[in-house]
Amino acid sequence: MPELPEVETVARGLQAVLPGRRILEVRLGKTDFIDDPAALERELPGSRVANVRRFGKFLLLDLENPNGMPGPYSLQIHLGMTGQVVICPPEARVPPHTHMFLALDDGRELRYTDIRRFGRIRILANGAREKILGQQGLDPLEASEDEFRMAISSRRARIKAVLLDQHVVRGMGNIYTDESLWRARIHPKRLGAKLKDEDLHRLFRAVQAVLAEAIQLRGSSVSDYVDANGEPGEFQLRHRVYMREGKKCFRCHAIIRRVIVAGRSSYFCPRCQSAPRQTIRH
DNA sequence: CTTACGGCCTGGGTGC
DNA sequence: TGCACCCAGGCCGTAA
Repeated sequence: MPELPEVETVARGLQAVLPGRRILEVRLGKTDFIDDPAALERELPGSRVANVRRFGKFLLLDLENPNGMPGPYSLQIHLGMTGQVVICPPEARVPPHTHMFLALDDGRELRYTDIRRFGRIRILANGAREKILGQQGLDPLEASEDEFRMAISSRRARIKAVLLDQHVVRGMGNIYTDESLWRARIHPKRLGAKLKDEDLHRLFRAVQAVLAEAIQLRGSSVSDYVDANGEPGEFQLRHRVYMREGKKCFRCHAIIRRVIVAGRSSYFCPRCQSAPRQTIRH
């Protein structure tokens, strides 16, 4: 499932080939996950890709079109659970559930494939773009430790929910929250506001280390994730807790458990990550 | 303001 | 072999 490291990997792959390319033609399949399909068909043909970047879990293609929309604008792609963006020759086999084709001026094609259509695509015009992006929380790889501590410690929700909230920290999903909490030895049900300074210090370091290592290994491929070249990542081989219920903790050999926190399966070591004493109110 | 939760969507796995 | 069922989870809308 695409989280920060996976989106970063896709963005780097696209950045290597897309800048300078012009979009010639747009073809769409199902459009129920596209905010304004007509806007894509209107604004994309003739536009040139200036830059590709990641913002949280968003993939942003910054575009220019002297004859179309004035000023810079972006194509925003959120991969959801099963979204894939791949550059390929037009004669390549079209996988099922491929719903957007962008014909490029080098003869290749950008394709968006999304089995579950949890992804989202829209055009962000200049004004709206800064507003939308401004609503996102801090980037865990760019934030200072002080910024991170302040963002977390002002939240009374459980730390798992806090890390998953894109308005607090942008880019973390279920895999990397569990992996980070395990590394920092923090139970997912502890409350953000109740974490001690030393907890927050370990958590900050753990988040940065986990994300950096995952980017180095080009992300985690557990279901459908592939990069812009269609290649899977390898960080799933380094998962310490995610999807390891009933297996032994790599640190202390206790049995990894799974609980539902924030509506999500949460894997943790009951010995390394001790449960909070306080009762969760309902 | 904050936090919690249901529903969206498809394929893979399970149990009978 | 087939089929009903459940689960995965990012995010949005709604409710408290």
